[in-house]
Amino acid sequence: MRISELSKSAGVPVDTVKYYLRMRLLPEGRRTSATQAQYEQSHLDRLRLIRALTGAGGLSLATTRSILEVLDRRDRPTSTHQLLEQVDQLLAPLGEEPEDTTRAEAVIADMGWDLKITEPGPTSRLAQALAAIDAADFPLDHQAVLDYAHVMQALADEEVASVPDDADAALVRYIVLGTILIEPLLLALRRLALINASARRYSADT
Amino acid sequence: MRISELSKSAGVPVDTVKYYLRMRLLPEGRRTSATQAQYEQSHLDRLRLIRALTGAGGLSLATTRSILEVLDRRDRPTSTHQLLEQVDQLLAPLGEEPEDTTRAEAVIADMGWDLKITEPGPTSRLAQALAAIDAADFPLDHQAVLDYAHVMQALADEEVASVPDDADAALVRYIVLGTILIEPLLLALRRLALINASARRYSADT
DNA sequence: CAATATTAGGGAGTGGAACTCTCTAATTTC
DNA sequence: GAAATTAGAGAGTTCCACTCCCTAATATTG
Repeated sequence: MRISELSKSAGVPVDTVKYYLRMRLLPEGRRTSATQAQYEQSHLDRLRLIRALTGAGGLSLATTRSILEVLDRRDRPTSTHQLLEQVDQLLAPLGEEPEDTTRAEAVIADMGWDLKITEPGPTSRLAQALAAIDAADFPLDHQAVLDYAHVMQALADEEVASVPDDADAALVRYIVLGTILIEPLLLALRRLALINASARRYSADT
Repeated sequence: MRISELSKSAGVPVDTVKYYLRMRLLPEGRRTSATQAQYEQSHLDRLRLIRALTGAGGLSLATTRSILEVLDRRDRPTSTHQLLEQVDQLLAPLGEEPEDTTRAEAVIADMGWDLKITEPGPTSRLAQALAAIDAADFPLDHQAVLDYAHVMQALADEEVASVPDDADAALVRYIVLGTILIEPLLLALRRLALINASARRYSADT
């Protein structure tokens, strides 16, 4: 297909598509002449993926490109675990000051998590979340954090268990996108569940 | 305290504090002369809260201001439920096109959620998350979404149950901040839990 | 009291992100 | 043969969150 069709199918302006091409988010089309190129279904899929990651996923174009590169890599990572850590590092918001991670580490220790981690990203994200809760003077004790952690652990266990066994490109895709795109889903569901729960309590009150 | 102390205590540049004052995110200090004002502990608390919401919370300054206004309102909302919906609306990413919400509504119906909702925000957020998963061609069937929803429901039930009963300003604060600041915590924990779960599976594999 | 530092207030400038516009030369399509 | 489309690339735009800079007034320090 030509660029205008690609644009129309994905609902993305032609200029934006060209911009993505320039930014190397989209691979070039197959040139048919000096001013013409052909785009395939794969381009459309990629374009939709870019919009999903930058839209609901909330990623920047730069981060999106890194993620796409991971998806495109021909050499498979040695383990799911390694891949996850890598993705997490890419998604880490390159923190300013190396904040205090003692509380985050305490949570990890109390959960008995053996992360075999080399990168600071995941732990520092937790530290930042805890620091924000603290700075806002929101009352949340250690036990409450552990309660949340247990819920997430149960969820993660199921998610990892549900990952298919055949370690091919589809697996990498599954893990990377599952990490990123499930997040907005979880948050949206939590918001609705909160509203529902409070509606019930409200009705009970009246 | 003077502005420089406020700035130092919160770790925020003086110019930024002034900017927040101009943007009406921070209330003015008590003027002592034409070029001097006194700031209280309440200003420091507010400043820390702003940084928590814009930092880990990921809110824009505009959204942050709206949230602060909700916290400052003197008239209490008639219900927790109403407050949550209001907050959710503020946090909604003013969607472009009114996307297809049939799937989102199906999820809500299957969960038996009776939301008594007037604003589209919460539902449309879910619709967007589902649309992104779809656009990325990520395999996630209806049942899987419901599984996630059940987990979030259990979580939300506990959260709502843990909300103190006395409906005063502290309650509003608790609910609003709990909605926003727990989100990054949950995501951070999920990432760690995923890494841990996959590390265990990896060890088991080898 | 004199020198130095700080501040309120506000205009203007900055830097990054993600486009969006415009132009040219070369095709395609009608 | 006229009108439309395109690749490629520079430049301009919009928004955001600061950051810089300036003045006149005040506070602090030696």
